[in-house]
Amino acid sequence: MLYICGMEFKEAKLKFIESWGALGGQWGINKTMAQIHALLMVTDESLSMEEVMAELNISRGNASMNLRALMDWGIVYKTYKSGERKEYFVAEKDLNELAIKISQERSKREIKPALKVLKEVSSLKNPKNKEEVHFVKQTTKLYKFVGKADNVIDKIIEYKDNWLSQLFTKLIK
Amino acid sequence: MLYICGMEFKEAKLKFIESWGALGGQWGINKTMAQIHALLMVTDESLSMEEVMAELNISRGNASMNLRALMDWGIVYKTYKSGERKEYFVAEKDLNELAIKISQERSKREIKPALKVLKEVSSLKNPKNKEEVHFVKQTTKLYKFVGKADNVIDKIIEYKDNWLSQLFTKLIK
DNA sequence: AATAACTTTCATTTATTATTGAAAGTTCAG
DNA sequence: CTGAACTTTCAATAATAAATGAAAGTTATT
Repeated sequence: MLYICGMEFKEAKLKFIESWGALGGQWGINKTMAQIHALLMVTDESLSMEEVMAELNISRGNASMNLRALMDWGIVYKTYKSGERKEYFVAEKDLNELAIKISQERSKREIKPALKVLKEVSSLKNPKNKEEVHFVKQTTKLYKFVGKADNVIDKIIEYKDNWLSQLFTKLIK
Repeated sequence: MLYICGMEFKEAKLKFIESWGALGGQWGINKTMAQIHALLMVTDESLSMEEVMAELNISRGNASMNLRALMDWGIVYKTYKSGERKEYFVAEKDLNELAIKISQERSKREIKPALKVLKEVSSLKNPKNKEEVHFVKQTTKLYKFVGKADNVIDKIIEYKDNWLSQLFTKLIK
């Protein structure tokens, strides 16, 4: 009985990690990175690199690089245990915070550069025929649309970063 | 002078197509698919497969498969010119419509299956220690969070699909 | 029913991206 | 300063995903 329960938990955990990894792949996030994140999300304790390697059957280099990437994204943190040299890792577990961090990073890395290009190409001067007029019109629309969407992200971040509203957020929780 | 202007347009168009393609890659959409879409977005006329192949320097098979994929996503349509056998393609150019279609497809293909997994794994019965309790707690939170986000998409679609609100949308435009 | 004008399929090839692991780098205790 | 404990880097390799193109499939016309 106990044995069966144990298996069920391990199965569930594995299933979650694998699905989350697959989902990551479909969203342009490296599979291992998503899996490490998934593992840390459902693990109460912080994990060492060794433990991550063992749980996911990955190499030291892979673990190191993807943990670094997750920290660059600001969704995984290092912790230390007193008297130990080893580094331990924990995931951001607040989902609102997680969503904001991810949006923020994607905005910075992908949307902002795309906006720059859209601005550039849409500012083509003196369109000289129907084809060029349509190009300018369409890229301008796109620039405005993407800009508006991105602005929403900025506004949310701004709101969150404001101490007063943070207090407010805490109060209404 | 005219020559230089022409170059500038071609450059801008190429730049747009390449950037859009790169962006697609980062969001888990095949580069060519994003490029074809970009090309059709900024082209006023509908294009034949031959024309798409020539503009993007891609093979017939590649063009065929990605045009099909874009049609499956509902963001590119076939049109016919009278007296011609050939198929021509146009992109959905309304950006609200485009955003909705993309959200809808991603929800159907990725979020809904992820929800199914989350529901399954979070329903682990009789968690027997701190570790298992945390797993259930965390996956349940995730299930609710993702579910809520997905629901927003559904609501928007529902709203759009309603003929009355469509009329309303048109009236306020 | 034969042909011409197209489009789709899919086994093979090519390009891209992720992973490994051993060597180099870092940090700290003694 | 040295060495042990640990992490990072990166050239080589493996795994995955995308692209090709020729053959098969489809459809309209005569």
